Amino acid sequence: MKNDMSSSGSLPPRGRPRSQDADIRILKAALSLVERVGFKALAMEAIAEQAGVARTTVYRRWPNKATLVMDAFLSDIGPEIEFPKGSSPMESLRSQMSLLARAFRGRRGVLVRSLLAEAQFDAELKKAFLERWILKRRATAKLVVAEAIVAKELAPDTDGDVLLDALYGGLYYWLLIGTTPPTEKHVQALWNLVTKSTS
Amino acid sequence: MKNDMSSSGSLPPRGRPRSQDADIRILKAALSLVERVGFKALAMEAIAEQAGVARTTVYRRWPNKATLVMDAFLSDIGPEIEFPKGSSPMESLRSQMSLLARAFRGRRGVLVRSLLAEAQFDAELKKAFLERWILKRRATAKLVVAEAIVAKELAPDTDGDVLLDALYGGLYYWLLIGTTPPTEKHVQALWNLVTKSTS
Amino acid sequence: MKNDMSSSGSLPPRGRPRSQDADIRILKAALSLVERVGFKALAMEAIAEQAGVARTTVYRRWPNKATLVMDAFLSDIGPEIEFPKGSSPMESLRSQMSLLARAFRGRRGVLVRSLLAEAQFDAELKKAFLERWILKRRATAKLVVAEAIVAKELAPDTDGDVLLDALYGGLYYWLLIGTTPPTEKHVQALWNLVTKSTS
Amino acid sequence: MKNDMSSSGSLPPRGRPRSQDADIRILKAALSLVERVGFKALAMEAIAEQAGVARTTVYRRWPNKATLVMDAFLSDIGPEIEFPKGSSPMESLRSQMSLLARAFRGRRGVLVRSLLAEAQFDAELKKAFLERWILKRRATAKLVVAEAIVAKELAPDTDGDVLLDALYGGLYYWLLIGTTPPTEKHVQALWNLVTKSTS
DNA sequence: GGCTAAGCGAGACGGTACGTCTAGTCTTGGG
DNA sequence: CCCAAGACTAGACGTACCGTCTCGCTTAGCC
Repeated sequence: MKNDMSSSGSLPPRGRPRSQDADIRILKAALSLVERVGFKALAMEAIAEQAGVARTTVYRRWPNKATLVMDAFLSDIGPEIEFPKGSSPMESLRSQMSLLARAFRGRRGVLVRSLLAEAQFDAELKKAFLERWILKRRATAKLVVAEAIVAKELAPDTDGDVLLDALYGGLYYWLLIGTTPPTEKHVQALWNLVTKSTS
Repeated sequence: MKNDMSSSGSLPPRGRPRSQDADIRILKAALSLVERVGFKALAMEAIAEQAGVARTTVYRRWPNKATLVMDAFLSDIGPEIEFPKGSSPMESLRSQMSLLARAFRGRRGVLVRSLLAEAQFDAELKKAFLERWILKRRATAKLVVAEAIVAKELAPDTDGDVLLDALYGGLYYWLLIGTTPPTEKHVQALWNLVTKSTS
Repeated sequence: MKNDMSSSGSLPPRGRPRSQDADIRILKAALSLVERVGFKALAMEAIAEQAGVARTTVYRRWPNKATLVMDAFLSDIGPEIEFPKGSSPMESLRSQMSLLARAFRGRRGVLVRSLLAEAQFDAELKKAFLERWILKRRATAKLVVAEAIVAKELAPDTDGDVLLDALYGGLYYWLLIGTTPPTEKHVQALWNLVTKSTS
Repeated sequence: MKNDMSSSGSLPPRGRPRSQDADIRILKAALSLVERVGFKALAMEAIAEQAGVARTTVYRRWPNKATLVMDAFLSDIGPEIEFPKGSSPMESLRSQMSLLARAFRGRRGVLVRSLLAEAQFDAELKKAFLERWILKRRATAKLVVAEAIVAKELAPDTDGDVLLDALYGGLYYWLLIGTTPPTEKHVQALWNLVTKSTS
């Protein structure tokens, strides 16, 4: 998460305002570089240079590489992984998983893997990753599960969290450990196995 | 995997033999340090020093930090996560998951997380992690699943890989993302959900 | 020398006038800081802060650290090093050297040393130091020397510049190189040696 | 003064020995750069680059810019400022002053000025400058003065230190403050003035 | 009272050098 | 051929100042 010195909701901004343009250019540079050279080889220097910005400007806004890439990732990934308004709750859930898997297959896969990996070494980043990425989606997912129960698509005693752990856990497991990205077929098989019982 | 320059099984060793003691001391040092300061802050220099060994001696045996820690990890984790000869195949599977979760709760959790994380940035390590850790266990697990099918504990069309992805995927997911290590209760809930259908 | 944008003596001042108070506060801050931390570690930022003034306000008035400290020094050192109206020209000269040495022993020593040192790296400062400090005093000194010649205290062919170089050169030499500040005794010995011949 | 870890006079050297060649290349680079760009603009980075050496190698041997340049200076200045075996002690002294003035007129002038200036901000450098440059020469100079007294060229009560302060002080004064380097004529005049009396 | 101009506090900005750190390699002497 | 020691190249790191700039606001003289 970006440095944001503004003490909540009050006093007018003082001093020269930060260039919004720089923000965008830095995020773009970070994104393109992390995709090209990977997270490890990504140097702050290189980001600054590509963004046409002084190194200090980057450090003024983000305390480290990880949070910068995190922001870049979130600013990049858009509504393509939203829960589609499907015919039924379960259908919506299933197709969101497919969308996520598709995103993982693309350049976003590298980003998620990098961030999740880096988060293992950085408590703050882990928190950010959890709250800003995982939990945000899970909140919606649990609503969908609740709807599914109401619609009798799921057994009334279904534990949403556990169900989602099995489904998404399997997906992330593949992302991190598999030799190939998760295909649509994988998602299908996983979905079938896990939901067979709960219907 | 350790460097082993000896061309397979032929000519007798020349020159001074490598100190076996050094190996042990290096692995121990690596282990204790990675637990103390974490993988990122772990410096080869520090390992060598704590092992009372020159840096070159470490590099002569392991090409880099990751494979060294990998070896240290594997040398440390013993039969405590073997599949127990239980009353039934499914029972054996279930209790192995519990053992694994327990290991994750201890200091081994940090190691697995570190290695899996680092593997995202290092193709060779990823391969090593997959082959020497994940697949080794999965091979056995799939045999157990096959036995379970024979014993009619599982439906005959059960796909072992998918089943194990759901089970272990859920577990690793928790390890990496959860704010607390996976408890026995989690394992139970996950097991129940996933196996309810397949019986 | 301070920035003074006002084109000589004409058009009335426009806009908000500069705070005179700020000037004083800045000079004071510079003085106290340079004595505390030395010239090298003296940051414009710190001066501004201690003066309770924005950094731009400092830069609006002085182009750089050196000239600011130069002004601070000159504003600080007062009539205590003026040529005393003594009983005779030579006596006046001698006692002024003593006064200067005494000033060098105090906090002014650090300032002169810093400025003279910095001047070696900065042509403009060197010029300023020469004109505003050295030559100002030397002009008077040469008049005194002339009087001394008239009074037959000095040989008629005495070269004032060379005489003063020997006297003040010896003093500055001590200031810069000596391990202790120049004592009254030093000044005496130097004076005696140099003037013995010229009488 | 260079870093020299060797504990006095014992144990054989361990580890890879430092490249003597690097020493030479670094000193040469420092010298040529300081003459080209001046002390202030002289960057360690640039020295390392020009010497074809890693930056760490420079820092391993010299703790900072000043001591490095000090060593470069001393390694550069050779016997050209030795006291010449002249016809008489006073003659020897006089001509050494001329030699020194000549050196000051050349590229060495910049170096001495830079070092003496920097020494005002750095106690260690000041000590080094004093001991390794000033005092070394003064020791010899005082011997010469003593000889001169024996030879009745100087009054028997002459204080060598004060005499040398007046002579060399005047010279350094010119070097630091003058707008032109000290000419032979200056040296002559100074010499005549100071020594007229003491004969 | 509104207009113009400059001062002012605050802080962003481009830039540059710093000195440190770690990785992984190389070069000694000695076993 | 191993080992300890430590020099070496390479390169990123995060920090510290510098001197400039860009805001919104204030303080003056002038029409």
